[in-house]
Amino acid sequence: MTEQGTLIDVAVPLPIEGLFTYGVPAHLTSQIELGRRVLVPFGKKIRAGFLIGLSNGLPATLQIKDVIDIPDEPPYLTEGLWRLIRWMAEYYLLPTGLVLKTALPSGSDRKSQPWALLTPDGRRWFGTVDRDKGLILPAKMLKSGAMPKKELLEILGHEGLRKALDRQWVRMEERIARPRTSLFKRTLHELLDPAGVGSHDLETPPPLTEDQATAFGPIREAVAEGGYRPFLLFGVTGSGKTEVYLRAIDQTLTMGKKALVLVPEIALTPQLARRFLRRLGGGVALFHSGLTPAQRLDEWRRIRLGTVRVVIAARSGIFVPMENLGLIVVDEEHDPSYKQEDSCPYHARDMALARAKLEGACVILGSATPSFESFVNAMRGKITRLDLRARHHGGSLPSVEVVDLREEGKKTRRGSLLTPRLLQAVGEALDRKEQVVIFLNRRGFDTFAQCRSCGTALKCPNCDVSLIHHKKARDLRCHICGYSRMAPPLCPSCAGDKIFFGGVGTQKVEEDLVEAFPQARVERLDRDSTRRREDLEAILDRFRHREIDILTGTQMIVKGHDFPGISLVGILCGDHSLHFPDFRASERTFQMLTQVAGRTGRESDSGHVILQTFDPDHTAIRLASTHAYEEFFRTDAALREELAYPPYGHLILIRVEGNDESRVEKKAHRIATAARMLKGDCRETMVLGPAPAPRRKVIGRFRWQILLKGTSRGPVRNLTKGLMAEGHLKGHGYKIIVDVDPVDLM
DNA sequence: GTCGTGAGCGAG
DNA sequence: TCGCTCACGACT
Repeated sequence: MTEQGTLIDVAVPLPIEGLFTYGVPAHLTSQIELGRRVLVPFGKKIRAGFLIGLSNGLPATLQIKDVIDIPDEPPYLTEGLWRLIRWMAEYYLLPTGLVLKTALPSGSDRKSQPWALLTPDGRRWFGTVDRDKGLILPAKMLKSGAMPKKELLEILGHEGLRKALDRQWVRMEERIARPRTSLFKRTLHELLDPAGVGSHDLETPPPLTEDQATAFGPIREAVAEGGYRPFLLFGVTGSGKTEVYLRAIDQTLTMGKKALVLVPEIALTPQLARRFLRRLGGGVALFHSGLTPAQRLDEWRRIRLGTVRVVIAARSGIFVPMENLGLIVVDEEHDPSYKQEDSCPYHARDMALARAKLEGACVILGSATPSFESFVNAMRGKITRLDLRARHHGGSLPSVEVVDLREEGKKTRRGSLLTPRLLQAVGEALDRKEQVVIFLNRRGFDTFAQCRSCGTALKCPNCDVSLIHHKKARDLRCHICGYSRMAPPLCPSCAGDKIFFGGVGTQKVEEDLVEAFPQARVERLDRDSTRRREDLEAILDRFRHREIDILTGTQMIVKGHDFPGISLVGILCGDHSLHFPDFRASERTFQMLTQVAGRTGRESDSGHVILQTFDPDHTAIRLASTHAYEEFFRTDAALREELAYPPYGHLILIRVEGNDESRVEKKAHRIATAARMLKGDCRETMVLGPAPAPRRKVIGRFRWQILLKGTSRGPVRNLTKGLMAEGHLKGHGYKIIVDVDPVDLM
């Protein structure tokens, strides 16, 4: 117990709210520094906490314990990062400790384990004839005098261990492994570039196009001036957004500041990394899921020590401990992989805006198909919009030919999605020795009901999302509000009797392609064919070197890969993703189609896209085929505004998960009831549900959810806070996730 | 997250 | 009446 020593505030990386105050013994006071890891007694255990400031003390009634150690290692957190963590906890209604745990690299959390120590009594009895029958301590115990409780328990069993403790031959003690500063110095940077790119052989920046120069102007000024300035870089596919980022980074470095670049997970390939390294040279760190925990920790420390000037990272890179940040780039800002969906949900794009504001930095959000959230922010003047309208190689946007599957489908072999028109175009491209991409958006696990004759998909009257067919119950249900109806025998729109439920997989497509073009080299790229990161790289490399003629697959094909040889892109069923029970289905589809189409015609010739669809008149399809983002936005955003969906309304999703569905369901009902009580007759908020999540069962866990919707942010947040305050959002036998601004309602 | 406590209930 | 399981809340 410290009498008058220094007191510090410590955050503990556990899903709990609040800070803890500890005393610092005199011999450790010189180690006091923001962000340092401290080993503290916490409950029965000793564990790692993080020093986040000096404490003003506590009410005298509380007993303050002393810090056990402050290991000699670089601090983890910066002040800016700690402020971001607190902002995130407040905004996303999450416990600070949980956010801290999420932010830190794995392995920074530590916890003591119980050890059994040999007592003098135990030593005395060792080896002598056991008078009390049958209790023999292992020899290892005598040698080292201690062993983990777990090991001893395995040898003695519960009974034996109890006897040993009763006779005081052993006693228990909590022991924590002393942190070892990682000496792992081989970073991915060096792996990619073993020789090291010296500043002498850096690539010279190409001259900017007129568009690029116009867009870069305001960014350069803002970076030079310093302070928070957000930009939306709205550039068509192939317009050279990366060059603008690179110039902005150069400018940031010139100002003596640092830059953070966020890219979607899938795009973090060596290809992109190499381009940055060639231009920026040393001081670049890559931070992504491909690193081992040791490498991650090492990179974290390298960044923390300030030797890194630029970090390129996926989603979780928003938490890198950089100081003196001048710029944050969020490439492909619309990409859903920026949204974390687990027990600590957050959106890295929104976090980037928050962090830039907190640290006084510029932000560039880049996309060819901005998220509605960002586009609305730009329209409201919260973000400065900059446009890149021309493709940087002078080519024009690809021509898109819409093929009506209702007509063309009749001429197609049953069970196949390769229409005669598509087969013909593929054949022609192959004859010209050009490469082809065939894209199938089959994230399909659910089946929607759609009329084969008129393309109508059955929708929920309350939520305007597609109804999902339930095979067992033989009915159609809304996975948002719980509405259900029987599957109609005839299409309600055209009275046709060809309502179908289901989809086609990439594997089947690959087989069909091989059969149709036996001389072509066909490869499939999806999650199943690329279990390992290297598989993906290998396939993409072979495609780049033209060792593959036709590449078929899912969204994996779409993102961040540049292949100059593609002259034809076939989209097998453009409207597939339209029928997800999600208000963003239309936006997603438009983005997807635009991004897929953008894979072709990146050099001088413009490329061709064949877009097959059951619903050629749908705005997402029609307007994607003419590259009319703004018109699409106006049409679709109007619908959102009417239904108070984001970005015009605010959502908080409460999801209950657990192994026992009846318990989960009951809890979800109790929460919804409590929410309706709490809401009273407040007309600004709505409580939707409870309903089973569209993916009702994931890895054996059942999921039910309640959606809170409001026309403004405050009331929805207050309702959720009210539920928390009354203790409705915790419990045993299930897990409750509160997701502020949910992206995936599935 | 993890541990200790106290209520509630079944076997003896 | 003992002892087990389960729910709950504290952890500085």
